[in-house]
Amino acid sequence: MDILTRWRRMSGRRALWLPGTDHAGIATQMMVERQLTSEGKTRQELGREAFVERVWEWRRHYGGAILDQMKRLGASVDWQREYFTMDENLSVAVREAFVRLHEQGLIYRGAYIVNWCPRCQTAISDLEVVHEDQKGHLWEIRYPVLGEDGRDSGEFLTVATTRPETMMGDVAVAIHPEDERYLHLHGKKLRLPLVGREIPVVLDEWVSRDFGTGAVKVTPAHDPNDFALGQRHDLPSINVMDDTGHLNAEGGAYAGLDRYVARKKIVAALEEQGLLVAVKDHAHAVGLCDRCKTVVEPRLSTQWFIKIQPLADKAKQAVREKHIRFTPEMYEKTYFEWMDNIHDWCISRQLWWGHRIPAWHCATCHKITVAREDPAVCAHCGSEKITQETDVLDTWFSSGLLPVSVFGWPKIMAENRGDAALSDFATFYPTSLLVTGFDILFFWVARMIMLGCWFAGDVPMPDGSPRSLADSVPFKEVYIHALVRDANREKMSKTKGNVIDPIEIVKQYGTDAVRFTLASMASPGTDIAFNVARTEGYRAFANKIWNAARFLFMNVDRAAEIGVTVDPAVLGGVPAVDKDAPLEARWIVAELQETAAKVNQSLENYRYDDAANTIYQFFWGSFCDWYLEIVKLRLDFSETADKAKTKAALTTLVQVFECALRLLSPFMPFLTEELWHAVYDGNTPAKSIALTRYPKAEEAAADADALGNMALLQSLIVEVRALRKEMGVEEKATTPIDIRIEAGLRTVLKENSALVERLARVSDVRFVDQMGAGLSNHSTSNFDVAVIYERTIDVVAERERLTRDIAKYEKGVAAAERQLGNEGFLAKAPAHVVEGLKKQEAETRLLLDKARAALAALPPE
RNA sequence: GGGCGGUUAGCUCAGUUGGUUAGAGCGCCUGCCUUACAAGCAGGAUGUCCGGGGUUCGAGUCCCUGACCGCCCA
Repeated sequence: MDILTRWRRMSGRRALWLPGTDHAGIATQMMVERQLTSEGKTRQELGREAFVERVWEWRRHYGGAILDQMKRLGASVDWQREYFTMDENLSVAVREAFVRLHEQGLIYRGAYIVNWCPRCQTAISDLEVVHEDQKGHLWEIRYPVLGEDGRDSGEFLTVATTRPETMMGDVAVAIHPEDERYLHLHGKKLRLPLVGREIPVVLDEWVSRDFGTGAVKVTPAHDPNDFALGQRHDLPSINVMDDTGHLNAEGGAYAGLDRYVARKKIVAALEEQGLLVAVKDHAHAVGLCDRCKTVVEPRLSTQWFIKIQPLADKAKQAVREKHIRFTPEMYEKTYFEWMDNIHDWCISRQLWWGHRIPAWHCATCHKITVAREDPAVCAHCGSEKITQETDVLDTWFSSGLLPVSVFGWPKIMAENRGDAALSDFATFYPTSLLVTGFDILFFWVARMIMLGCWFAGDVPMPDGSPRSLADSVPFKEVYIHALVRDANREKMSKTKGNVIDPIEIVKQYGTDAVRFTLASMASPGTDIAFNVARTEGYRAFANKIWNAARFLFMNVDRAAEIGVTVDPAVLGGVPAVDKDAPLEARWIVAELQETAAKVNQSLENYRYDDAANTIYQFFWGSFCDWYLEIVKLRLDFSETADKAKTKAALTTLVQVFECALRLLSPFMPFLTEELWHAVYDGNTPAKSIALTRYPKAEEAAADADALGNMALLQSLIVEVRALRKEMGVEEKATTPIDIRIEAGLRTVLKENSALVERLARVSDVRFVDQMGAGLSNHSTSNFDVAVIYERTIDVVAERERLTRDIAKYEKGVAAAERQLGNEGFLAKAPAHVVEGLKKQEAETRLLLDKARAALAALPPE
């Protein structure tokens, strides 16, 4: 995210980055409650007001932790726009949104089955329930069938259940309408064991005949499916549990017992009465509270809901019509999958920390008043006996509004155009990009899209025209980034103790190395297995750049001594050199151009890994390993030096380095900042490197000649180095080389022989027409080269190498021949592919011939 | 149960609309304290592209199928 922001900002865009944060209702309340528990207090003792004050205190203390981490990582966030979902202005937005949805008939209140966390003592949404496969049991229980006379007929219907403790709330037993086994029982009554209540046998398609016994007990107050079934058959609901997961008065003899204790006792009682037929092992998914991992109790309770379908339809349309694009694209499927199966959103939470629902209950007429301003009387009967709803809103309701609320909604609705708040909205909405993790795709992203499209649509465009859906979306693109895992790909968790504290790693390796690690591993669609070995490597990279800078500054100082300086005015752009400049200058400038082009392209496509690797390759591979070594030749500070040439070389060196620093800056802001200031010796053209222009490639600067000629020299140098190694030439010794090369390429070599001599430790480059017999030589398609050295060749090793090469070339030639002999290939493959292959085949054949000849020429052992 | 990914060098991963003999970093082996850098320099080795079948002149890439791993949803 920060890399993108810095890059866009440097590329001349007006860049605003707002980090997404919220007040984390359940989690925060849980932390503070935990604190209270350790003090031997409860929130109930404290009272709502004091408790909320306590949470604010906690928030002041710990709330900034993540933002502090971001600062430490060098995040270039707009800190002036820091917000908090519980702040006044954002709370106004939350309230406005609630009231509007209520006015539009999209918020309703009612008794439905919700996910209830007995520990948090609040309802939670479907999304806040995590499922875990657990080994449980399937209990088969006999329910006595009653005869016409209302007495036990002696027959039984055996039901299967995973939750015997809820049987106190059973109101029926359901069977499949085509299940021959039980059909004769339809219309009869059963006697609920332990309770004695008479319950009917009902038919319902939903019942699965294969599951358990095919007969299922119906407990509408404690199971969503049963609840739906109960509605279809007009059955009552009997809630048998209280807020804390203990059986209530409906539990009869088991009242007051925890649900699991009750389960044991009930099973024992059934067994005693001979009603327990079997206990089978059964693996099933158990719903846990996402926050505290307590088993969720599906429970009938009165809650506030959003009728989500109209919002979802709009949100789906926005993505379908490509007003919002996902990267990686795959997540679009996930998004639709969820949106297509969406359920109404339970937005009320029985918490104290959060936005209290703006609804007032009237004690007189029992109606509800929903209002923007706190009302004094009931809107329906005028009674003063009204009290505010105690529930608060789901945290995600307020964070889902962020894209509109941070830019001034709903205030902008009431004010005139041209006002500051409106211009914020006008300038930044829709935002260009949301960067986030897939784990909150539904929680947050989907809800921002739904709420954003819904509410922004009512805000006119700056020119007063109505806003289209394309302009209502909260962001145009969603980039789903990788999740950082530990080195073993395990998700980090405090319980596992494998959490990597970014600050610790930063302390050890430096912010820049950590940033670069994350960037280089961030290929879309894959999680990052964070491995410090990698970070270690990038610390070395930072160090490498540091040392290159030292070299550069050292030379700048030495140049100054003889009166050669670099004019700072030539810095700040993308360097260019004359056609008659030395080869390495033309080459490094061309390389830099290519690098800039590729980095920009990669960032455009969210390929941080490609971008990072490209810069790494340039800085280390091209700039340090080749260019710096060659430029040493040109930096002549002696009395006799051609000062103009020295100055030209020094200028290019500094120009390229300065430009490369800007290229690297979004990835390594700290190191580049410091070195950039040093390059200008304090007289920088801007306050920070972050405010300079990002290098952009210019096509005119492409220099194919320089690239080609340099590649030739590089391959020659590499071959000579390898030969020296094979022959055991001492590192420090210089040797002459014999080289056979076509006349056209000789010039390049002649002009740059100094370069070859230095980098390959060659004392003399000798051109020959025929390679000397008995000389160990290396061949490429362009030249043959031999190192002249008196030491005898290692015939065994040489034979081995040549044999290996021959095998490789033979394989290559055979493969090429096979292809070229194929008429279909020649007829159908594009010309450039055929040509390329022919050329390659010829080259390989040449190398093969050379290798065979060399092998034959080897003296016997 | 429904859906979505993945399987490429010892490790972590790239590999574009199918196109020439599959790449990078780290690690590994060998030799070097060469005046920017031993957190370095130079050289070197390394692949059943998960298995099977198909389409094609041509498959790591497309299709079918099997195995294994992971994730999401119920």
